Amino acid sequence: MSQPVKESPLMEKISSLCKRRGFIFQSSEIYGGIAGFWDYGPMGAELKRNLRDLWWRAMTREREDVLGLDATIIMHPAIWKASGHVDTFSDPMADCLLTQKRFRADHVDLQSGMVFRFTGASGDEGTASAVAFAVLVPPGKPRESALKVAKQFYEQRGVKNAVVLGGEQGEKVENTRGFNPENGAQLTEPRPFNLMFKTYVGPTATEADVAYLRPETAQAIFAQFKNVLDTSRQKVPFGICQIGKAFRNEVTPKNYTFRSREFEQMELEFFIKPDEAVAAVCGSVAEWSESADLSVPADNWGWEMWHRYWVAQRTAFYQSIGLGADVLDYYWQTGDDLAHYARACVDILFKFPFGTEELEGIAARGDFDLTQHQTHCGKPQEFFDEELKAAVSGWDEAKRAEFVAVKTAEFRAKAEAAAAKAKRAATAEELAAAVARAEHWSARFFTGNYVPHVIEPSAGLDRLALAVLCAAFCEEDKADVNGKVERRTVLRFHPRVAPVKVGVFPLLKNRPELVAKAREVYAMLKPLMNCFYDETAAIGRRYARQDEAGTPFGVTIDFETLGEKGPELADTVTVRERDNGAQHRVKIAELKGWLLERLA
RNA sequence: GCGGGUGUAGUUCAAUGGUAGAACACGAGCUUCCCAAGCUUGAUACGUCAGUUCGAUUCUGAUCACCCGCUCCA
Repeated sequence: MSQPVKESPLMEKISSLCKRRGFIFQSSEIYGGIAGFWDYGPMGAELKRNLRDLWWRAMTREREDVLGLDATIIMHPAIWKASGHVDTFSDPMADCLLTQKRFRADHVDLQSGMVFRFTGASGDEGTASAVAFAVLVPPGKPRESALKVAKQFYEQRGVKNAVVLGGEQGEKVENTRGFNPENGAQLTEPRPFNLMFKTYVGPTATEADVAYLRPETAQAIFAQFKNVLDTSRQKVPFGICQIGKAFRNEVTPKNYTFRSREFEQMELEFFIKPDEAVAAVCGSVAEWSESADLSVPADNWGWEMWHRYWVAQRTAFYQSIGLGADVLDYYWQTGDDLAHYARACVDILFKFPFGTEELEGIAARGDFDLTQHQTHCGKPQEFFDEELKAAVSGWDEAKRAEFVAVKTAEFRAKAEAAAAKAKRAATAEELAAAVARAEHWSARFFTGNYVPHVIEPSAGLDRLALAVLCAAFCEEDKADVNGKVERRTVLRFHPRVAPVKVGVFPLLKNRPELVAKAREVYAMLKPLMNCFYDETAAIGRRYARQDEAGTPFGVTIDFETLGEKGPELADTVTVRERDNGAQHRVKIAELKGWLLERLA
């Protein structure tokens, strides 16, 4: 899926343009910067705001079935315990001292054998090292193989033709994770690697006061699911969306703003009926096929149709802001990529200059998240479905027993699969717990209650802004009036996302009538759209400046406007299009409508 | 976190152990009837901190940041 480009001078051009034109600055630049943090300048702030507003409009304002939420960044730490972030975001990591390869310290295979500990090495030309190093040799292998690895280690550190010191006697060790299974070289001490930013709430700053900056916005939606459900008169299926900052202490922020430590997410959790409920109410669940109509949701849609629907919706959104099929790609996660709770996940990828990388993930997460919170907080996170209750009330004992049996088999299989992943068999307790869960699940189901399943389109706003910038970036060579070829840079933003919509220029600035008229037009347009007034330099230069800023239209007040070229042209202006230089004469009275039509 | 590379005006690049220069961009003025024209003029830089030195942007070290590769990445 990823196709790395060797060097990316294009990316450098884009980042220097972003700085030059006030799109993106390094955070805290005057103090030398801070890795993984970026600021948006005046143009970038407008661009981002446009993208944010367009997403919000498409996701909630234009829909009946999605509501907005604006939750805090710091939440109860138990949320991150329930979501799994506390455990999986704080992996201890260890590096191989020889190859620098990194391991999850708790995932290194257990090994036994003889450990040889070396105290250093001396070599030719007075080179030496006093760094301690150890090698594990599997049972039966000679000491020489340890010496070989150690020699390599010391020679890497500049000891020429190293003679290894110490390690005459091996020491028997069992079940250690301290050595690289591939070459026996010693690993560094495990270091905790918590990707969540930690802080303290309240004045005492003890371990009891630890809180985290959210590493994703999604959990707030799950945590407020019940409140939204209870106060909004919505029925499943419906969604809750949110835009906001999230924080991850990334090991390596890279590719400009693509992987940052502070970033903005736009997430939707769309809650749907479990397939069992759809089947009970509608008789069957719609099957997805290539020819399926995804335009209007239907009652008999199960998770798969909903998942496909959201992929189509999101694709249409990208299309609407100028990111078409030519710059997008899709990656359907399978098997091992897929998180254990996910049923399916599609990444929508954008062809960045540095490779094709994820813009948005659309996951079918089952009922994992709400179930986790239900378990941890002890409060039901269920939806009571009248239709389901009515549908199952007619079921006889045999049908119910059959349902419970199917559910039980499913829960048992899940428990076994989880155990298999940890390379062991499921215990009797685990299987009994699975059966109990299946019975409870079924019992709730027969009363019309279930924990909704969820489809999660999760997009990165900063990534989207970067993608839009990359897609818009365009250089063309053009000869000027003297025939000198000059390279012009144009940001071909879709008018919807362009930070500045229109530039207003008097043709000449030393003609007060032109300037006065231009100020008038500017004042007229300013309340309706972001405009920019410019009277300095030649008109061509002003056009070029706006091209580089991605402004789609330029309005020039000229002598025709003043009626000097005949009364029929009085009070008309020249409107110039950024992408092809085409000029139109538009009456000032019709200018607002003309522009708004093209910006919509 | 590891390995390699790079840090000089806003940008792209020079030069230099002793006063740092250009192009473009930017500001002001003049000029200019449609695509970076011209003239005058102005402001702006050695990432940071140490060390060596009479003197460091230059040499050394550390640090910070960026880029590439690993690693990581719900």
